Amino acid sequence: MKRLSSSGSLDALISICPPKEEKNSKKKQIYSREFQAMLDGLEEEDSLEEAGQATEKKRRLSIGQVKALEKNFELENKLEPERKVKLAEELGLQPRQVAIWFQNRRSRWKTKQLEKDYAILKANYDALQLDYNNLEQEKEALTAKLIELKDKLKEENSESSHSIKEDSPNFSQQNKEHDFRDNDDDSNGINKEESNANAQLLISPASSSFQFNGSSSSSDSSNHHWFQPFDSRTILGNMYHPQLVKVEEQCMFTAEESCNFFSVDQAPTLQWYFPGQ
DNA sequence: TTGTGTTTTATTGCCTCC
DNA sequence: GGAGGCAATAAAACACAA
Repeated sequence: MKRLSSSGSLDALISICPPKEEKNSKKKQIYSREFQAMLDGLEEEDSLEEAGQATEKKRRLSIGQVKALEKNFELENKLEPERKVKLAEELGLQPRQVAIWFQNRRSRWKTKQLEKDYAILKANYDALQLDYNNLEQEKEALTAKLIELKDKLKEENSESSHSIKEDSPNFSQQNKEHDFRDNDDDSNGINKEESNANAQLLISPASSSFQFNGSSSSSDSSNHHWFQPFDSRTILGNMYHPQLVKVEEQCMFTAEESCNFFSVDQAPTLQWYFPGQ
């Protein structure tokens, strides 16, 4: 026993003796089991006589006592001296037992709390990991698409510069007009193509990450305007894919035009197409 | 019944606060 | 320096499979 407090000195003294005797009796187990049991029995009788009371074997608290202690612990997990004495009297325990119970209870509570905190941290970590993986996939897909489109633009530029040399100086304008007539009776044909081209550029096979972290794309819109149409890219991909092939074939944007197209202050959100969103 | 793992009660030593 | 808290640990009590 480390200290004898003024309030608990007696019960502390009482609780000192039995454990030490138990320890000694364990160390003395050099005889046969039966003989040892007999010796232990004699020792117990001796200590009974010495103490003049029932042996203080380690006993579990009753359900009622534990319930009352739990209730008090919920109210306040630390124990003022007056409360300790009062509680001990109410439950028929030594104040020291109450103090020990609170100490052990605090320890258990702390362990549980650590486990909870760990579970929360792990869940957050896993979510972040998933998010990161999705973004990585997204990035790879976009990079591949970008390379593909750059190559296509190069090809088309070289082809058009070839034909400009061969044909009349008005070829480009005439050709564009011809395309518009062929493509569509709709007077908004070019707008549609722009939308489609826009959608095609931004379509990605990995589509889940923005739902997961949707704010990232919109909050960064001042820096990355071209990200915004992603919100609906999956559906766009399904709906417009056949036409997009056509757009790719007929796309006559130069590199500069493409850059201008993507650097508008506010990119189209395509909400006109998804009224519910 | 017994071996083994878990929970609960209690002790010990160290530390901080007043 | 005493009182009380905490971490580490011991040991008894308990649960449970084999």
